[in-house]
Amino acid sequence: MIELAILGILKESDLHGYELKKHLRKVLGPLSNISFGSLYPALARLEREGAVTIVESGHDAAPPMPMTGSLTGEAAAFRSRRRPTRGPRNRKVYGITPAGEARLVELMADPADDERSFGMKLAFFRWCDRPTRLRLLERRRASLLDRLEETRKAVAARDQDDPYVRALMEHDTESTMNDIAWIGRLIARETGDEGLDKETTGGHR
Amino acid sequence: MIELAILGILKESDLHGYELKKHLRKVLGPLSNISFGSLYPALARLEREGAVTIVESGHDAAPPMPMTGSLTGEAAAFRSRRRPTRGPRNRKVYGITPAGEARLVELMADPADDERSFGMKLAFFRWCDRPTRLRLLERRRASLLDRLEETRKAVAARDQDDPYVRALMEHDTESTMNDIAWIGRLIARETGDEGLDKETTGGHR
DNA sequence: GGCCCAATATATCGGGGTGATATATCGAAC
DNA sequence: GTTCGATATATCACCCCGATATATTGGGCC
Repeated sequence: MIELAILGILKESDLHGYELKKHLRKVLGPLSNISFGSLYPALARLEREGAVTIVESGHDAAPPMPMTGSLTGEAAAFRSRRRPTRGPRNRKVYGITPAGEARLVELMADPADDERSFGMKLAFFRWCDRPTRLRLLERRRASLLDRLEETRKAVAARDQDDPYVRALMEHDTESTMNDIAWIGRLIARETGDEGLDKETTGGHR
Repeated sequence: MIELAILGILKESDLHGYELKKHLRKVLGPLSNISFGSLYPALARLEREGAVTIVESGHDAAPPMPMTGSLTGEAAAFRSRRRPTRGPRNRKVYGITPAGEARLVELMADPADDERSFGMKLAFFRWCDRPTRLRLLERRRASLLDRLEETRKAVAARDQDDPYVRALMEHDTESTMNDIAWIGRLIARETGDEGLDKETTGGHR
């Protein structure tokens, strides 16, 4: 779900690919370290679909200066002719379109539940309403409970128990329980705020 | 590192693809749910490389019954002629070769460190010596410490703090610390046993 | 007995992700 | 003035996943 990440970031501000990757790294941190090999094709795909547009293209285009004289256009055209789409500082700044915003909403509702997908969706929770947030949280909790169950069954059914495999499974159980408790807290915060506008819901550590 | 998983499982016993997937699921649990779309190509690759061999092929070969009469061989040959390599119960039982065991050792030493790779290696720790185990554990700990550092910097540097992104990062920090503590315990267990052959190292909970 | 269905079993395909690599410029250090 | 690292985009081979195709065995069911 790299498209979700791109649209979520672009909804905040227009960026070009390189910046986008940096922002992504800052927001999602070690979760989902997107590579250029997937970023650029994804941007091309989204542009083809009309979810994003090139807001600003060409060489050394600065936001606070829309015009710099008649020479600029000519020079840009010349360079464009010389090197069609390649070259440095030939950056393409992308912006999200209304269609892209719709696609973002659609992608947020996607049932995918794995660590990465969930982390991404959570990072962009501010873009969706409380019912959707709760639905995603509940679904994640259900998945984690399934996982817990499965691992526990595997631990119980294990006759030949290798100590390392056992350690792995016990740690997995522990981690999953932590995750479930965390999701529980997020759900509580979400439902607890209902009807309250002031932050009197508790200091929370 | 699907090849590591395959060789690690095959080192225990000869299996065909379908069984292999089931065993893999049992040993690695929710970590690394290998799909057939990667399993069969990987088996073909390993066979080409000479890391595994087909031990037993054909139709309805059962371990406790080596012979069922002269008809069996003829019927099998006939069916073989009719459908070259496809069909049901036309299962191919794979076994690991000496070259495969060497490859397994090599793959265990691989520096890859992510959740999946590390989990797999840990699951097959019984196949390597203590120095290697310690090296892998130390490396994993170093990676987790890096991750912790990075996430903490991101949290500190964050001016515009979205509550969800913050929750994500705080939970990531917490989980990573748990993982580090766990690795620490594994290392302690590994070094604590050093010089002791009897299991007097402590009841361990 | 005959029929359907689930499980067994192998294989391929499209789509997409990753890491490596190529290309090209800018700014700064030396 | 040139080397070097960061900026910037793009492509490539390789691999993984989910879906799908195909085929048989065995068990339930009437």
